[in-house]
Amino acid sequence: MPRRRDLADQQRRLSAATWSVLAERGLPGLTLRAVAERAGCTTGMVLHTFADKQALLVHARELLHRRTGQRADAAQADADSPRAALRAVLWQAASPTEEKREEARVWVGFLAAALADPVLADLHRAYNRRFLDRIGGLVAEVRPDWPPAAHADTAISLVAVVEGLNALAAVDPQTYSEESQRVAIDAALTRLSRGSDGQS
Amino acid sequence: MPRRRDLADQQRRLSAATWSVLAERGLPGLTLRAVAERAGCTTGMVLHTFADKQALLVHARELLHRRTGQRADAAQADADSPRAALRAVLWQAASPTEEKREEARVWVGFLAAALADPVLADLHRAYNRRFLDRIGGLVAEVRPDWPPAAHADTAISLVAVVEGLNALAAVDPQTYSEESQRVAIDAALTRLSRGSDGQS
DNA sequence: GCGTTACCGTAACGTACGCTACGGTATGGG
DNA sequence: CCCATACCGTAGCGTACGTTACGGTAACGC
Repeated sequence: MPRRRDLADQQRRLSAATWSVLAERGLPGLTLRAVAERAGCTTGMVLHTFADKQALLVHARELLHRRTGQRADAAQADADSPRAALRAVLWQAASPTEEKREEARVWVGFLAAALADPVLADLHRAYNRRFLDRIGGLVAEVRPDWPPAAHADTAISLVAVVEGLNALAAVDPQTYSEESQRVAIDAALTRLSRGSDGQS
Repeated sequence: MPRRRDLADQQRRLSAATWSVLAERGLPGLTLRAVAERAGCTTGMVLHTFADKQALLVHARELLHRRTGQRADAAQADADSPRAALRAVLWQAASPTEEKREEARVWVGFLAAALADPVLADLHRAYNRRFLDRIGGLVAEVRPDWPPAAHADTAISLVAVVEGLNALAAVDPQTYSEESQRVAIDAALTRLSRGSDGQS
């Protein structure tokens, strides 16, 4: 048996390359040739690792989700109160640093791709709903006195703020600066601090 | 002098076609051939009306801004109080109906295109900052007691919520339903109702 | 060390893109 | 009524895409 390869490692390398190209050249610049060049191999190897371009995209999308999910797990675990956990998870999901802004550009790219690709759209919905559930669960921990519907509504508000900041900061990091994002997230969280019933 | 044409009308038609294709097939499906087919003409006519594809995109982008701007003007004018005006402007900028959701898909498409095209990026920033200024001005009318920095910060929060809802509803209109968007926007506005100093 | 075989680089295929050049066509002025 | 000309449809250019087929190559069992 000759020449065995580490398939998982190749997939990881190529996903990283996909990511890098997507962040740098945008969706139209994401070609198999560009990915191969970035990964230091040829298109032949790319298509021996993934069946076609869509499979590569799907894998890269999953990688993005895993990465943000793990960061969220870590932020959540490090916090010493539900309120701090919620704040930390939202904060790490926003895009203050350049690295996160790159992730935000990739996210926007996949969002746009999902508009025309049913498979990517399904993935996006699934991952985003999981994020919603995570936030909703944390809201429930912070305000167990609220009804479940209020938890869900608040989660939607918070996720909308965070993803809105991400999308806007991806194109205009100057206006949507780190400080602005912090203020916006904190403002969205103040609603949880008061004696509200969570319904408006 | 033979055969005069209505240039402005052609530009309008082609921008509408661009828009329609972008909403339906996404950014990768936006080709000159597709636009020409949708407009009922040929690529020759398209490139006699616009110098190149980018000029077409820029015109379509301007159209999107004008359209949303006019709707915002109307919403603002119809309201009988600053608070109602702010609410109406935010609400019309969100995407509850199918027509608005199409606009949201187009907006996401242009956002993604802006990531790779400096000209479209400049347009996006300019238009978004104008929207920010509009919202900031309305916030100032609602809470003249707040410092200007609080007006700007609040505007960023509100715009982030609205555009976040737009982006998310473009792919998952079921989760980010009309009702959910209404609740989220109202929740973001409650901050303006209380005796806050606007700083957190 | 050698044959076998999985692996992947090379090259090219077909397609579709943005764009251009040219010739037919319709329409205004005389 | 007809000529002149602005207009635009047709056809095709060059390029780059995704994908494929094949042959060379390197590594493991024996």
